Formats: sequence, structure tokens, C-alpha cells
Amino acid sequence: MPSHKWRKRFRGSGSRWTAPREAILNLLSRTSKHLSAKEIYQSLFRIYPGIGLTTVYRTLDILEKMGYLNKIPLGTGENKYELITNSEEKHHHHLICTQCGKVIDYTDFVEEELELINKTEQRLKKKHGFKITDHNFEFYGICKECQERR
Amino acid sequence: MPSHKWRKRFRGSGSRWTAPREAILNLLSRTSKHLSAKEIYQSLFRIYPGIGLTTVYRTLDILEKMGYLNKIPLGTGENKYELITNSEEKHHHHLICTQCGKVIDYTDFVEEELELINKTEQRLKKKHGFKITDHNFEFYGICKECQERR
DNA sequence: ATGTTATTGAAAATGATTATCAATATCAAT
DNA sequence: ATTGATATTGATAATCATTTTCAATAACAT
Repeated sequence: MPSHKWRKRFRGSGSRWTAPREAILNLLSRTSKHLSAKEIYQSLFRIYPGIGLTTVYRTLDILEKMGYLNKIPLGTGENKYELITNSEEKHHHHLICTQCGKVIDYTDFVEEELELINKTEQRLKKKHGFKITDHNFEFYGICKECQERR
Repeated sequence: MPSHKWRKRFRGSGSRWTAPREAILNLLSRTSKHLSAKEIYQSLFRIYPGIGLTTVYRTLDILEKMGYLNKIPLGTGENKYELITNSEEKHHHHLICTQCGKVIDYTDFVEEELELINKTEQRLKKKHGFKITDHNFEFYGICKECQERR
């Protein structure tokens, strides 16, 4: 995603295009990882000393309001952020063992699942007026080791 | 859910059954709403002045670790909590607005979804040796009101 | 009843995010 | 290119939910 695309988007929404914002967008565009505000700030600090954490938050806020950013609450009070790519899958399941707390990421989705997710999101959108930006599926159970350890 | 059931559960996990915990469980059992820790605290304060917010958090923590509580991160740093009922109705989606924290329960499952959930659980079981006992789907997005409020 | 130890509530600490504010930078209009 | 209105910046302080600490108390196995 070239910078001038983002510049246009910011200007289009009445916001200005600034050096800190460009740095933040460059970073977000280059990675596909979920980053916290602090991680973004620390990454940028090397190439852009003097940038403020506050500015990171403000830029993320604008991006979210424009609908280009996923905010992923962790439940610890911290959020992770990622640009919404106009393509599909960053979907993943969590398999959580209720005995030992182990968490397994499960990313092998089948076609069928992806389709259903899309359909469901469409339905939720229509019914509740929600603009869905992300989802989180968690399965709870007992892992292999804990089943044997009895 | 009668109190003595909870008493047994707490004692069974090495925890003690105390007056504050009974008050909290009574409240949670009586409601089906998603409550924040502070809301629980404020509700209890009337009938149990002197109860501490800290104790609410600690009790919620135990319940979550025992697997009887859903913790729903709002993205605002705040979490909402609800008891997991052991009946059918436990299957529902959460629609969470990452702007204002609103949570909507979505229970209108379509046949297709239920089927897929079963299939997926089978697959996860086979592949990872997990015995799945529950699941929790959450969708994040921006609600109607927040989309309009610009 | 007693002793061990988990629990309690108040207060302080933490950690992420947000508000404040004076200085600065952007950019539309000249 | 210069100007002027105003959005943005970064440092600092403030908020807000949740955790930690700790001495006093309560639960419960014996």
C-alpha cells in the first residue's frame, strides 16, 4: 500500500497527512503481525526518535474510525492492532485447555468454514447494523496430555 | 443454581466458601446480563455494604479458572462477565463494538452453523487430540450508532 | 475449641489509554 | 511563496480497570 493512497484517505476524511502518520502507516503496512500501541511506538522510535506514544494512539484511533484498522482486545486491558487487508484470512481459532491453560492456534481452515464466516458476518451486519472488523473463535476442552494424566 | 452447588464447587477446588462469594454467586445466578466488575460491586453494595471491589475481582478470577465464567473484553480496557450456564443456550455469539463497548448477544443460529461447529469440533479432536467441551465465538466491529456518530 | 492458612478489604501500585496545553506544522487561499 | 486558520504534535498529567500488598479476620480440618 503506497503512502499516497493513505495520504488521500486521511485528507479525504478531513485529517492532515503528517510525518508521524506516514511513519506509522509505513510500519503497519510492512507487517502482518498484531502489534500493541507500545510495540508500534518502540519500533518507530529507532527510525523516528521523538515520536510520541500519544500520537500513535491518535493515529490508530483515526484509522479505526475510518474502518481500516482492527482493534483486538486481549482481556488484559491491552489491545493489539492490525491493518485490515482487503483480502481474507488472518482468521484463526484458539484451542484452550481448561485443565492446564494451554492455548493452541489453529489456522487450518477449510473452505467451508471461511464461507460460513463471511456469510455470518454479512448476516450480523444486516441484522444489527454492525460493521464487523474481526472475530475470535475459541474452543474449550481438555488437551491430549491432560486427558491421559488422570 | 442453588448456593450449595457452588459451595461444593469452591470447596472441591480447594477454595473456601465465604459470605462475599455467596453474595456474588447469588447475584450472578439471578441475572443473565453481562456485568462489569464495578457493576457487580455496586449491585452488591446495597445488600452487602462493606464488600470490597477487590474481592469481586478475586471471585471472578476463581470462577474463570474453574471454567464457569465468560470474560468478555470490550476493547476499552474494561471486561464484562457472565456465568456459563450448562444448558443449551450457552451457544451464542457476542457482537462487540470496539468503540463504545456495547455487547449484543446473537443467538439466531442457522442450521448450517451448528453443523459446521460440530464438524469443526470433530476435526479439532482428531487433529489435536482435544476433547472439545465448549466454544465461544466473538465478533468485533463498530455498531450502528458509533458509525453514525462522526 | 484450636491452629493453620485462605480470604478479606483498604490502600497503594500498575499499566494501558486519554485529556490538557502550548508550540509547531499543514495546507487552502491568497 | 506567504499567510493565516486550525489540526497536529509530544510531554505531562489524569483516568480507569485491574493487581498487588499487607495486617486483620474468618473458614474449616483436626
